[in-house]
Amino acid sequence: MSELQSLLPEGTRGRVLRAALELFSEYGFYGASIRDIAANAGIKSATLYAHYPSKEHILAELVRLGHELLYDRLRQAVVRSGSSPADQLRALVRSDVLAHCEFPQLAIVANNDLHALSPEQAASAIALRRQAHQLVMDVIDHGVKTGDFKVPDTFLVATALGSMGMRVAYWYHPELKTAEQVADSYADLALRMVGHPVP
Amino acid sequence: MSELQSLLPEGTRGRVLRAALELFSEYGFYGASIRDIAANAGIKSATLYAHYPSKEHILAELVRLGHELLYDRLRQAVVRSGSSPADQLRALVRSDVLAHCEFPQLAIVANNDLHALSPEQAASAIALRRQAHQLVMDVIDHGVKTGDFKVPDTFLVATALGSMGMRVAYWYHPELKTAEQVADSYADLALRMVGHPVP
DNA sequence: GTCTATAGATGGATAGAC
DNA sequence: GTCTATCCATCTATAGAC
Repeated sequence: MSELQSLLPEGTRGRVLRAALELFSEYGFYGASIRDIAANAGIKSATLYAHYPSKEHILAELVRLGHELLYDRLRQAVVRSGSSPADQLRALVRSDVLAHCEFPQLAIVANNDLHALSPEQAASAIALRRQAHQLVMDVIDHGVKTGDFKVPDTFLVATALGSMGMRVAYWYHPELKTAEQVADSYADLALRMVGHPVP
Repeated sequence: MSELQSLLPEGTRGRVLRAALELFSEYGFYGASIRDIAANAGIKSATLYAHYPSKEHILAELVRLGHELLYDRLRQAVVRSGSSPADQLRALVRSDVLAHCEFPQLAIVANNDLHALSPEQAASAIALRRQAHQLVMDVIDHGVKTGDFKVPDTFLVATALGSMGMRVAYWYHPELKTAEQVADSYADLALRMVGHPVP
């Protein structure tokens, strides 16, 4: 699978992002200082301003990366999956889980520290989040129409599935369960939640 | 239901806790300053130290309150519920959801800012969290033994249910869905997840 | 681009009067 | 218990040399 490395810019800019990602995910945006980030990236704090105009701009790029990554994965999952609602939902949940297993820090920062961004910078991330939620609801609604699913409240099921996936970033550890195990099990749970028979 | 007011100490101490709860839940522990908290409580920052020896001690009390509240609710739910596994699981999930609807700020602080506590002060909260998780797993395992439930992985189901409940604190709004609606719907989802027929 | 040095603001916490 | 005043550390960000 793709590594975090491939998502980040090369050179110092990428090292700064990685350093900030690590510290933000552990201590939060306000709990990590410019000096901490610079030290973690192997530079002095003043040098950091040759690459980013402010601490908030670093966070903004991480939040953007995280939301774009997740939404891209979900879209691809639906496109590449079969045409049956069950296949589509399974692909969605699996991709959601796997993304959170692969990039837990990115998910944590994108979710926890979104509130530290200005409304303008947070807007696009919030929009992506809403689109992802809508994508899940569309797949569920389609399954209801075809008779594959039986769901009293699509919004609540989609919200529940989003909650399950998001939290994976906080507890996932490959020695506890493999990412594939979690992805498959959560996909089974999703099918049960929409009233679809699961083997 | 019980109000937040009844959980907090009286007088200035309680006002400080409420002020800190509001600010921590919105900006996080490091994003809210002693001066912010004091102003929100209607006192000067120096006065705050007549009631708490440090900012961390305020957080510690909030985190303790949040975890004790939730675990108490879950224990009571099982005790007061019927003897069938389905009734017990339904009661657990309903209590979990309702607690997060009633005290969303407390839940957010208890979960998000736990990492800002010293290991000693975080230990009891982590222990309570584990007990709550174990309680859910015990109920599920019991249902599996009686044949009421069919669950391939108890840990993952309990984790998924915990994730669903925890996230309620972030999105719940009474004008979107009532707490009772969310509680009942999530309880139905839980029964589906454990392979139990739901009306 | 990277550094040293520092400005200017804000942070948690304390001293001492009332 | 609450206040005013303040200490001192740390914060984000900038200036200017190389």
